[in-house]
Amino acid sequence: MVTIRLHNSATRKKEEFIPLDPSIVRMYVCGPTVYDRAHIGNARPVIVFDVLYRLLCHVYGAEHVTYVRNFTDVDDKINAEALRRQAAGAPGTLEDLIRERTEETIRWYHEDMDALGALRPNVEPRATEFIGAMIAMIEGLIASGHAYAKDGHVLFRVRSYQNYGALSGRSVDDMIAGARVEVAPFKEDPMDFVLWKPSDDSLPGWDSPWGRGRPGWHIECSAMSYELLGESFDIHGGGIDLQFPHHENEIAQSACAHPHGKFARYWLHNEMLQVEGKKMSKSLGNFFTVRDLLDQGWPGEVIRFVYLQTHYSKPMDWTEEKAKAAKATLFKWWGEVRSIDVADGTVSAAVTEALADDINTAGAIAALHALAKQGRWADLKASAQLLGLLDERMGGWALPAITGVAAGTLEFSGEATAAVRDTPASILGSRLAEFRARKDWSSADALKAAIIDSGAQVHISKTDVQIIPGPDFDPAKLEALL
RNA sequence: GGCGGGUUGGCGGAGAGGUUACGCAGCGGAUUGCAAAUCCGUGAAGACCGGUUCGAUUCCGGUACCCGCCUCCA
Repeated sequence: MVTIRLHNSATRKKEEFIPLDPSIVRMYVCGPTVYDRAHIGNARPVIVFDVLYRLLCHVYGAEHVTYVRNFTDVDDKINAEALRRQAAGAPGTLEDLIRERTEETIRWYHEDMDALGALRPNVEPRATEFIGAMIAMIEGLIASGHAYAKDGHVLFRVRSYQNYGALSGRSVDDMIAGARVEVAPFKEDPMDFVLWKPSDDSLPGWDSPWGRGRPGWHIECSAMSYELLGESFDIHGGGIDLQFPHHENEIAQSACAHPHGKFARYWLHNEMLQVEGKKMSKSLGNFFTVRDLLDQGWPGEVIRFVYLQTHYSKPMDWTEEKAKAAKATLFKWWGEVRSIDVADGTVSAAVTEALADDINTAGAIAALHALAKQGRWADLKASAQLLGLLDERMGGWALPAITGVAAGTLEFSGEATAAVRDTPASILGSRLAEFRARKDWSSADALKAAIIDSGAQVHISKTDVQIIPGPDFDPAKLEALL
């Protein structure tokens, strides 16, 4: 069996991955707050942990892996959006509007992440479905002295958990010294964080022992991972920005609520994404959603490839230049593997080993290049699919450009069949061949340049002329030359 | 201010204490009327300053710069 090694944020070391129970490998990843379209930064953990999920399935068997990723559908940003819609005259109760908004956003999220080739997790729990579990956990924390109720709030007593700060390498005292936060009057200690907060009539709320209210942000992941994966599970993933305070608080809650459990054993954090070398932000005008990129014509597979070129532990820069290069590479590979049956190939050990070495996707891609260089197309296809690439379900973008020009072969010197003789490519190819035969070089060059301008490649050999669409082929431009 | 991460050739981007990463671009050659196609080959690196070592881009320390978190944020 392949040995998987993962960099564990909790120990700051690369460790051999040994599941608690190899018959059920369990992974939890923090999912989105569903208030708006996912931006391209949100896509990074999705893609990173999708590759890890695929690797785990490959190694342990898909039926032996449980991957949970939550939807946070209780949040003030969601409430704010619903209130905005209500104020704008949208019909229905606030609850209806919230439900509408979260349903819509989840649908978008699925569409967009599907387009990036991310497999759906086995379970996608919604926070609102686990309110009871959260309340039960909070009650337990109060009973054991790790939490206290005050003014309709329930707070976690950070000082009651000795290891607080271990994950993110902080000490409570240092944080207080450097804190820039105003301390709420209901807190015993400035670092205490909210488990439950009161809701007024204008906000969604649930009945609880502390009055009508709603959960704090961190408790949902502790409650849902416990309900779905148990008090000890294998991998917990998310963006590095969640390391503190979110994951730190999750650990504190879970460790105190289930003192016999280990909670998550391997913590993985992906680094952030930048755009053209700068932090993505609305004010810089470099803020994109995944949908924006898809609508701009970037195939999901190309976006995915760009992400996989950078190791998850390093900051990744989204640039158009990278996307262009990725598109060209994939297009080239598609041209070779399109008609190949993936069942004829085997996943290259070099690819598996790269992925098993802390999800080294860039290394895996290098191994794919090696397969391509050796012309091992079936192996390339099989190996690439472990990365979620060169899969027919994503490859549509590379196909229409070819089939849109000619349904069959694009070669036409010698004996073109009637079926291909009349395609734009064959007509133009024949014309070019004629110019060449006549040694009318200026006409030939002009035609060739025009064909190339349409995004096609012109292959001239001794025996024939071929016009082959390239990654940016525009059929309309080619047809305009007729 | 506190904590964490990064800095590799023209660009992107890995691994490994000592032997070619890889891709794109470039350059040279083959082929070609020509080449943007195809094939073959090839130069080029590791922020800066110290230390450890027979030997460091790879380990350790410091400096500079960049990024993130500490406040909703993947």
